[in-house]
Amino acid sequence: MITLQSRSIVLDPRSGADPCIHCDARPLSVCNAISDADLARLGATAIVTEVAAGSTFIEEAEPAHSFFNITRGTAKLFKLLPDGRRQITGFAGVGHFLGLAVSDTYAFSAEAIEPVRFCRFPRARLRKLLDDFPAMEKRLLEVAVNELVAAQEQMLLLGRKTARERLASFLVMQSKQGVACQHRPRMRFPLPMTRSDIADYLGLTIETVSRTLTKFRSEGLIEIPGQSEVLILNRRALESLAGGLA
Amino acid sequence: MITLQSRSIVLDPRSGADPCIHCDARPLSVCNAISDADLARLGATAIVTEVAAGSTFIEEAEPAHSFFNITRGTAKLFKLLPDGRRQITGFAGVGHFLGLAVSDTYAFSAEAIEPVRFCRFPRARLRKLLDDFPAMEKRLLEVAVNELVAAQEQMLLLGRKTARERLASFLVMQSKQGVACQHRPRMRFPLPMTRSDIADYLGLTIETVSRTLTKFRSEGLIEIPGQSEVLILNRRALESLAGGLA
DNA sequence: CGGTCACTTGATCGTCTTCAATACCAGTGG
DNA sequence: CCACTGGTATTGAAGACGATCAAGTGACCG
Repeated sequence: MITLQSRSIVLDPRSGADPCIHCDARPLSVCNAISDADLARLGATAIVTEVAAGSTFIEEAEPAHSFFNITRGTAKLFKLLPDGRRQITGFAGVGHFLGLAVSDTYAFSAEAIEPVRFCRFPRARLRKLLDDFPAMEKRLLEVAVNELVAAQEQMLLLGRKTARERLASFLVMQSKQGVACQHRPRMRFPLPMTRSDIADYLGLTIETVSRTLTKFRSEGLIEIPGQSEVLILNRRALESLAGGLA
Repeated sequence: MITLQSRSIVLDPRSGADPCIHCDARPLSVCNAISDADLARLGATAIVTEVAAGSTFIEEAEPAHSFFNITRGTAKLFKLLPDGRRQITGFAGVGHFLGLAVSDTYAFSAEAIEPVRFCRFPRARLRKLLDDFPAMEKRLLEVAVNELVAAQEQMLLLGRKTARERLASFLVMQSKQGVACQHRPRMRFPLPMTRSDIADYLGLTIETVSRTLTKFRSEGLIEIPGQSEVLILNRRALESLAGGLA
């Protein structure tokens, strides 16, 4: 059974058995803090939903009724100024947990950049779930701290790095995206976001992003087979640029 | 008894009764998650230390052996690039909890900008303490989420706001510093940090900070009685500037 | 006093932005 | 098959904001 709800599709969990036990995202997400035995309860709390690319499923300043756990696709998280200036604070991929809010409103908006599927947890019910599974709360703290560290790194980038350094940092970061720790970073990888998204993430303009990438190509640092794909040719150079050397 | 240890002074808890029960910082910190009865154990875990202004008591990339809870003074938290460029990621005042780290090393450095007193908790012992007091862990998650929200706001500032907007945001923020929620923000308040610190916090240079403050003064938005004191004359104008309007 | 340090102010410079034109690419329908 | 369209990316020229370089002021302190 499939239900249409505004522009999003809610997938009925009854269509399968416990939806969590075979979830692709579990090993990457907070849900792996819960044992197989207890997983059914988690599954009962989750509302699995799928939204199209371009759909905004979290709106800044709206009441924060739910938490989200992304199980497929990528979303961009951003804040806006009244005149439309936008800062993308991060990209949320598979396993990413969204919606941690202090006050009762979301601190940012989230928009799918590809088709996105997520588990939605009503706030109150997750609250109760966390009380019963302290391991999950511990995991959540870990996640929050991780994000905090990433945010500080991004502040360094936005406040003190040059355009070249920002792009280099971004490429190095993307090459490691979704790659398990022990694996080597990929040399060839997709960029699911547009130039405009990259610009708003790095605090630059589309033109500067485009020019800088072109420059990297002409310097033999990267290759750009398709507009949303990158091949790194000289990783060492990119990494030292990203780190602020030269 | 007072012990000298490198450039820091360790205050012996035995000098008083339980040091936590009368701690000025408690109502502002994570420690208020613990009941009076259990407070003694917290006190036994804490090592109260005092450091002078200018002393760096957390060094980025060093092994993260301890957590810190500031009970007096203010510290700046920052990251450096190899060539010395610096980004201050925040100022930590009374009640602020420091040292949450994912990996086993600190993600930033911390330097006292005034004499600072803090409680230091050895990592392993706090770990155990948290297992026994889940309320404190919950509180820690809250704190982390709060910081995350602040960090995202700062990314917006660093990535998309003009120098004027950054300074206005900074002044508005400082006017609310350490003021309880229901109280009105102060119109007159101190700036414990130097222009250089402000610059490194806002991603600007000292000169731009100085010029912009002078401009605000000439526009009748603020007054600067002493170099580390500010008086807000036109809060509305500052706030709308901070929000990106005009 | 001379010295240091933090801040202010002025003049010039450069990086990135802005404005504008062009190229590219996928999808659609004649 | 090809022209048309809308969105996205690239490239060029001019401009602005903030950085850099440099000099001057004021406070504090030995």
